[in-house]
Amino acid sequence: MNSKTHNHLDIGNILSEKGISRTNFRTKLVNYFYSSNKSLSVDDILKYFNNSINKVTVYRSLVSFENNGLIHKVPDTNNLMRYSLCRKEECSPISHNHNHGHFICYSCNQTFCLEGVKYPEIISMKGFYVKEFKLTAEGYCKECYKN
Amino acid sequence: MNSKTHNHLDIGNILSEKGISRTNFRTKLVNYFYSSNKSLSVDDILKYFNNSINKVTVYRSLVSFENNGLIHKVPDTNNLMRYSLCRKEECSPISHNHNHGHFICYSCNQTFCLEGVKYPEIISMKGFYVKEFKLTAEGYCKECYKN
DNA sequence: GTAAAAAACGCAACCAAGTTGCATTTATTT
DNA sequence: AAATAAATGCAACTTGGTTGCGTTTTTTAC
Repeated sequence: MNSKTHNHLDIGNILSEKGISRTNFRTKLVNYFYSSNKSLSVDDILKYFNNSINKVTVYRSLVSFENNGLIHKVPDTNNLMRYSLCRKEECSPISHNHNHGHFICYSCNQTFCLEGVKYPEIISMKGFYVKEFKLTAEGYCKECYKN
Repeated sequence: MNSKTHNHLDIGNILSEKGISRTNFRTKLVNYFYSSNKSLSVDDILKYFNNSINKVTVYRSLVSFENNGLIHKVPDTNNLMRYSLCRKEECSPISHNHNHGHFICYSCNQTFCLEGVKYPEIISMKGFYVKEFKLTAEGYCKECYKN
């Protein structure tokens, strides 16, 4: 099994491994992230759970997931926050490494990480001391552009 | 006089030239944009006018300025909107051309256009059909980093 | 210059996204 | 199993922004 696929048993352990409380809801939520394999908004999550879960709980779970290196924020077109699974190589409970750009497809709404585009190579040479960085491109991905 | 500097009389005419109603407030607002020479948030504007102007008026003025090619939106990393003057060569009432990045300084709050960083050279080769492009970096500019 | 038409303004009320405090329930630790 | 720690739900709140509508100001047309 590689670093990006997890079977059912495996996912159950992720929370414990990352030091996140293994509650009913959080287990289902991490499963949702792994099964959908795209970036999720709070709204996506509330709908998925048929509003049976309180939004406060959702927000706090996302914060916890983020702080423990499980997910990271991904901007979307409407200044709304979305969250994506971290890739194992990039993130840990101690540090995130998401200073790359994102591409959001208007049609399928998926978010793609532009791994090759990192800020240091873009801006550092210009004499700015960069603390935060956000690059978002929007349009149509290969698949959707075809159709 | 070049395309980037405007004297007092000149600024007064900008609104009429662009087809924007020349009200008391809008005249002062466009002057504020030219005199401060940085990106402004709605909050900046309200404070500048000591909350003597209604926020609804501010929002509607900004929409009007944007629609008439006078200013354009500059996102910051907190999903808050800022607005910057357009450069004469780039924008018209009909079309905006702001597909370059921006750098916002935490200290002096100025916005720098990263002219050399345009989206085609960054992303086009990756097979995405890009319609919108936003790059924002925040940190400290050369001047402020020194101090 | 004045009247009619159009646009801007201010107010109040609203909306959506996200946050906070606190009491209760559920996990985790020992 | 008890003590401790963390997660949950509720209500209330905050921030950024929008809408409808009646009044005022600006622009247009004569």
